[in-house]
Amino acid sequence: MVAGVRTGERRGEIIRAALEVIAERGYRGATLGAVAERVGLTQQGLLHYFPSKEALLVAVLDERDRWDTVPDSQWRLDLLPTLVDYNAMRPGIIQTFSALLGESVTEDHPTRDFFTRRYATVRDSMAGLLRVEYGERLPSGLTPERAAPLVVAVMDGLQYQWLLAPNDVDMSQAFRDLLALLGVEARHG
Amino acid sequence: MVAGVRTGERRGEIIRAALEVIAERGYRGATLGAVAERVGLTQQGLLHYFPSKEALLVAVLDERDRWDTVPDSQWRLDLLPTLVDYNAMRPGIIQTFSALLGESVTEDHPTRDFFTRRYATVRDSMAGLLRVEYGERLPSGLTPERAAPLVVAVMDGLQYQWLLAPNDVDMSQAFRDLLALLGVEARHG
DNA sequence: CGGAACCTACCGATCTACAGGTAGGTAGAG
DNA sequence: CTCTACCTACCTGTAGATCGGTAGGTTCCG
Repeated sequence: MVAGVRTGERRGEIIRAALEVIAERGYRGATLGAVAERVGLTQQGLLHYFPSKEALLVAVLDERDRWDTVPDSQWRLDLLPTLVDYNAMRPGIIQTFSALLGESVTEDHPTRDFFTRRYATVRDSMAGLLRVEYGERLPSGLTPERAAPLVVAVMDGLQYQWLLAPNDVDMSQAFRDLLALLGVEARHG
Repeated sequence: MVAGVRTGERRGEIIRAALEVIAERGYRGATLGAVAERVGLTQQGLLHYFPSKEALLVAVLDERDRWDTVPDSQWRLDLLPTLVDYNAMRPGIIQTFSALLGESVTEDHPTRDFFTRRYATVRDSMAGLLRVEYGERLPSGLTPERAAPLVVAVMDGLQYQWLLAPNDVDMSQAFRDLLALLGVEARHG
């Protein structure tokens, strides 16, 4: 099955195109035709690779999961601002997931479970990260469990403000401000 | 024009219904038929009151604007946690605007301008509020301008986490934690 | 080597559904 | 008689999905 390689590449292209289209239109607003066009296929051709729109979405989410599932052991607190800066250079990615997050709170949305699980684990690893570094109390006095949702909330909330007004909002600075408030100083390298 | 009164009431009902439907499906996912059904009309009956779907959306946003545009002079910092608590009791409203916010970052979305303006003014009044109370430096050392986006971000970010997992996230506590970090103590009544 | 059997990668035509919007009407209040 | 408040009927567009191809391999057998 030599064709398998090519198939994989093609699927990859399609997933990347889908990411773009979802960034521009959200999931509900994205059409298979638009995704197909971007990779030079017809809608039906695309459905050869993914049997349904939802299957394509799942593939997109899986890809993301693989991408940013870094083993906890490799994470370090002082890398967080770097992550924010890194994201700021890829508005497409942020926009895709901000759009999907917004949609995910609506009924029966296929991404709802994904985000619910995702946030649960993200809060957990964040709390774990903080605990490893500081123990039961951060310098600010908060427990890791109570700081974690704040850190996550700030990242998400800033993204929306930044997407709407990139020139008015300095994500990077604001995020480092929060870390400073928590007493979690980023020793920048 | 006595009928004007009834018309106004009807419009109000429709707007409330639209708010619900948007909460459940987002704007793109919401259909005029679903809104109409909720108030016992046909889709065309609804179009008698609002000439288009977008006109209805605008009405929803206007309503919201009127609702929570409180003169700055009446705002007080220690009311913020109350606002958060109050919102927590009305998941529908939060969900409507979280869904719309998510969609608003997509291309050509009719709510984009609304949210862009809204965040600009919200950040401004927040900064103003903090300045009135604390001057150029909050107890934590941050300037009002740098604290404002953080406060706003936390409110929004928490809402998403809370909508996805109401039992795992204590919006109210987390928000007060942030205020405490800023050195903005809420003197609760 | 020749060829039947089968697979991959598509495309065209078409079905179904539903959504937004229009046109034109009717019923009741004043 | 007119205005408001609707409704029925309908048009148009679009989106996801299915069906049935076709063109180009690959496999395996005799």
